[in-house]
Amino acid sequence: MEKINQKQINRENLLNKGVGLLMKQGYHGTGLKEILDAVKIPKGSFYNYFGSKENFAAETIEHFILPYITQLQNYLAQSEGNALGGLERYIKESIVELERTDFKGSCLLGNLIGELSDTSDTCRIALKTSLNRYRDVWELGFSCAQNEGAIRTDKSARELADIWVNAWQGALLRMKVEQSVAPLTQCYQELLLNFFKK
Amino acid sequence: MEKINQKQINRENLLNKGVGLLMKQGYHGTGLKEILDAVKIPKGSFYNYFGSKENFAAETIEHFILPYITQLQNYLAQSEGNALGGLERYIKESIVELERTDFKGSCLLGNLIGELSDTSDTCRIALKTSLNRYRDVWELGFSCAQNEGAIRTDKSARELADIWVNAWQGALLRMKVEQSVAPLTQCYQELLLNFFKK
DNA sequence: CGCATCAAAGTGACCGGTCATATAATCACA
DNA sequence: TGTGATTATATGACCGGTCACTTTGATGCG
Repeated sequence: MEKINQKQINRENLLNKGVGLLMKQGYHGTGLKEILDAVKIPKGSFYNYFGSKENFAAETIEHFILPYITQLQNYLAQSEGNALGGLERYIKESIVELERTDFKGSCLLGNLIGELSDTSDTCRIALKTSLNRYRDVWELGFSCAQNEGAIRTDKSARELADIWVNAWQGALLRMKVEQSVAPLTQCYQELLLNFFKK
Repeated sequence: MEKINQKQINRENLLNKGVGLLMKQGYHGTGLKEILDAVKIPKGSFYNYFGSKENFAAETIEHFILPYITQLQNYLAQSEGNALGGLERYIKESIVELERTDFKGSCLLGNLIGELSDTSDTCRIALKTSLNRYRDVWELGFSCAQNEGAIRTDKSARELADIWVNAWQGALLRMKVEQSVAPLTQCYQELLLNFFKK
């Protein structure tokens, strides 16, 4: 029982470190040794836990998105009756955080899609399901905002969520290249506060 | 004189092969040997031409974007008096082509930004300038479309171009993950044919 | 003792990059 | 123009290091 818990802790530590390193250095740019050394776990154990680097990356991808989903849900829950306000606060907080961390990392999904989706179907599926799960939360938020009369209803909440999530990913890439939050604030203002408004 | 030409040809061949391989496999996922063998150029020559893999990638990035710029310019030139129509035809043609090639590759810029902009300033700058050059052509197109009364004028052509280029990059990522052109057609219809319209 | 789990110590392959040597181009001078 | 000296370019064998992954003996528990 103790061992099982330790194993879970080791797995969790590896996944957390993997999120950080894969996000900054990419998949092929990050060696297993770097992750292993940082968490002080022997290489043999890694293969007991995950089987392959590719599987590990896929698990890391799904592990990465969870806190973002729960945080967005929290912002929505705390904005009872004003979903749009909750979304806005979530976005603004994200922008502040991205600026604070010097535009490094940002989103593991966006960073890995370009590198892996042509060569690893395992990772592509993980990226797809993670992105869809995240989109679903936005869809819920937009749906509430529609019911509250805050945003347009001639497009489905699903459509709005897809447009938003995709455009935001593009803005994140541009942010990294420009080392500036301008693309993010532009995306926020033009889409959410303008195009999506009733 | 003959030799100088050969050197230029070798460089060009390496860059062309580099575009294809880096786009599909990423930077760290592509070894120099793979590129060198494909073009049958000895490793020593490579370092005479480019100095380092990182410099090569930066040159490849700038080499990649040139044909896209000239093609977009051509579409605009062939649509005298109807810039928006030219842009629409360019987009539709791009979508057809992306579907034809099974969503592989797509855009070297978008694919490499996530992998390299945190770790290679050289490549980040190359990505930034290439993206800006591409954006400039869109800005010109939107500016014409504004003068022709086809799209809204309450936002500058530069703003529209930035929004468009960023959103399109995001849609390309989503396309790769979903293996579908749906994100592209959605981006096209919702932004260009709706939000940007007068 | 039997058995499943684990990790230390490799495994060959491949990485980006270098360097001594071979070849070619240029120059000096008659 | 012919010829030997000098410089510039081209090359591929080779480098230390790292890669993802495997093997195998140790370990712990029922």
